[in-house]
Amino acid sequence: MTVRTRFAPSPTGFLHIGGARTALYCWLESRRRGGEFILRIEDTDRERSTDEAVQAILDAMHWLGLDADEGPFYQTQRLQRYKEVADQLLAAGHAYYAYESKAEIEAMREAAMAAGEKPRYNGHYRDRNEPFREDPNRVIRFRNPHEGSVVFEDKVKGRIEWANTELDDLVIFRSDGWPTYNFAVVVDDIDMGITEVIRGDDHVNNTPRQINIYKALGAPVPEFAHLPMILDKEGKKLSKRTSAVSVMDYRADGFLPHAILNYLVRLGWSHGDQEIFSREEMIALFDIGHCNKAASRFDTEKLAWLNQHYLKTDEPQSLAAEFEWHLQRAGIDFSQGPAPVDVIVALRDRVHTLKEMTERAAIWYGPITEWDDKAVAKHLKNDSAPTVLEAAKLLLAECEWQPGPIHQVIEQVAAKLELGMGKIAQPLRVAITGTQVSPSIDQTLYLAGRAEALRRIDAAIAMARG
RNA sequence: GUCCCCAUCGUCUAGAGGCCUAGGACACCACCCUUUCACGGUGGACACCGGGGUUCGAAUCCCCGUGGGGACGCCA
Repeated sequence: MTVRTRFAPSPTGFLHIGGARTALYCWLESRRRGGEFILRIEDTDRERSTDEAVQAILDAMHWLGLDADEGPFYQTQRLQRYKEVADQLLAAGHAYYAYESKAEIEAMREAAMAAGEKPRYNGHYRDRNEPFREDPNRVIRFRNPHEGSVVFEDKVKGRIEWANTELDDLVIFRSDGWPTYNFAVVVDDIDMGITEVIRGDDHVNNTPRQINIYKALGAPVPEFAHLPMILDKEGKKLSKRTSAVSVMDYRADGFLPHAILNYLVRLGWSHGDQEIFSREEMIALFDIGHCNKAASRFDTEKLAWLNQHYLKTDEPQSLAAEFEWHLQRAGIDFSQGPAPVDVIVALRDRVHTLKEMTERAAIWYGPITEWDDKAVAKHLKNDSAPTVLEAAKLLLAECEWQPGPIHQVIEQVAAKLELGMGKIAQPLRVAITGTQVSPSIDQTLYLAGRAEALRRIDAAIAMARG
């Protein structure tokens, strides 16, 4: 049988990092086993679902490169089917109409709590055979078995057993005429032939209820794998308050999609000591059965390290499009000035993110906006600086404008003036960048372009003398 | 409150009873390299939650405790 997995987000917000990991694991598991990956939008909550959220999720999935073989399917387009299956359950006596108001349910819950019990539906209409009637409170409830227990072998958690006495008769159709999650998800997973349900472990206690519905429907029960949560740095639930949670926020912060994927694949899963995984390696090696059971914390520092790793090792050309996205976003016009690829080469092992790279790149795409006082005082306002700059200017006006020849010029100046490289490079660095930090001086000059470099050196000579 | 799950360096993790004086990676510290900042290299510090068993032998198996998380919705 072909393996079929699905990612089924509800469009009530952006794709967050935990969802991205779930999607990745579903995608990987299907890819490795030559199966199919399905995308389904669970939008039965008409109050909170939005089209913008749907689009945001689709965009993020695309940016990450997690392509679906089928879908996106929308639950809102399947209402007829849910009704059909609910009727089937009703007819078979596996479901019944109930007419309590929300207030009554609430009171029931409080009473149970007060008695030290689990807040549950008391089954008032369960055996009443109440017929269908128009009523604003009418819902359909699933008749959950009272005896025995539900046992399932979770692929990450192991064997889980749940006594049926712990379960109550859950609502499967709301009074607003829409199915509830626990029902729609089962109908969909059956109809779509899902063989592996991979999701967050906040769903474990829904699983026994869902298995009972599968059984009532006479459908084969799929395999389940519940992934532990991702916590924030403090070990708390990830929230917008404390950290970036949206995948697209990570894009804005300058992270690469495959760095995020690599980070996520190692968060809860491992393959010996290996840290770096190409897309192909992930697909070949990933195994949902070898995931960690415990929750893990999101560590931005390690993500940053991976991001830099890919910045350093990827083909610069392959990074250009994403870098240009950042330049554009920062309002930097790169139609003039150095080729973005050259900037990438100069900066890639000095930064952790493309955002940082963008900030540092600004100096080659526009005038120096800020002079570092200390840098000026130390490297421009000294005895040798004017001489050094004059000498360099002369040779730079003539040499071939490439990093190699520029480097030779610097060495010539150092030899002629009998000064150390530091005495030559630093004044030039301040002249070109206004700071004492930049890539190697030949790169820094090269990227500025000859005309602009000479202009900035002139300005620096004036400052040095003034 | 009730039910379910989890527990190795600060963090991600290796570990399937002897291979463990517990390995790797991030972060941290020191040194080397060096025209700045980085990159890189070398080295260092750092962990089996506690208590009982089982066993010749336990980080690994069992029980209890503690701690953490999840759920208990006409949300998903």
